[in-house]
Amino acid sequence: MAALPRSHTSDAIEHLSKGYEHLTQLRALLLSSSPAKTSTAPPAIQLLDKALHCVTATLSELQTSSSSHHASSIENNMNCTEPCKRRRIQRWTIVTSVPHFDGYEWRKYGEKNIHGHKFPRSYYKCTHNKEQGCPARKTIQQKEDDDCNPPKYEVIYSMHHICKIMGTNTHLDKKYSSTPINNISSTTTTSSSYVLPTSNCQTNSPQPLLTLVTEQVCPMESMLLSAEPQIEENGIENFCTKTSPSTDLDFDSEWAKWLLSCTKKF
DNA sequence: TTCATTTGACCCTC
DNA sequence: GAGGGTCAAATGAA
Repeated sequence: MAALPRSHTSDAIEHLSKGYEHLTQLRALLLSSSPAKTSTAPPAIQLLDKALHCVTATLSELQTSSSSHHASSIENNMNCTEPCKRRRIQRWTIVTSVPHFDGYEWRKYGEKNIHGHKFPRSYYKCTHNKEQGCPARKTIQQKEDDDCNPPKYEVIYSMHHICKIMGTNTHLDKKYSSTPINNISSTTTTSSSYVLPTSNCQTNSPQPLLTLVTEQVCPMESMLLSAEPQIEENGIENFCTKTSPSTDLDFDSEWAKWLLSCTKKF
């Protein structure tokens, strides 16, 4: 990847990270909304997974390159974190107020107090780690500069999911269905507590189903936002089958253009 | 009884 | 040697 000026790179990382956060939240919403009990993931989820893969690959690349050039200079909330130096595996970091709402199943396997941090760091691995050998992991660290509510969490993801959605949304039903879409609860560091996506540091006013706060409009997001009335009328499954891009090539091409425009802008 | 979480010990990297 | 990451037995909840 061509080198960008440092400040531009950090801006690009920050915007990509926001995009990643919105995509994961959209994925969770789609999963919890989909009534399908099929053996394969809905087309929209498959496309979102591809989009997430593109974004995380870019994020990882940008964070790695920026840290290698100026390891200690980038003090924004997307800098390459300590584990990145320890092991040369693909990692990317986002900061979010909803660290658990990313559409995947996680099992907590550890918690540690980290030197110099007020809050403990929690360690999670994919629930399908054993049966499907999925290597995906993440750590969640509550940030200390909490001058707003809800609190912010730094989430470090490592390795991509290779687990397959087995056509049941049981876990999401259990976890999210008990919480009304507009009911924003307090956030804790345990995986048993979830909050739904909302804009940062804003009031707890009701949010529409597909309200995703963003400054940079991506292809999939604009498509879904414009189609929200259709989704509510016809159901998410009909929307997915009717509006998915016709080919993988089309979708990858759109995402490549979007990512490129993000990078060029900075 | 099963499964997820907690927690302390151990291992690995720097 | 210090500190972060992982393992696995103990514990608790459903």
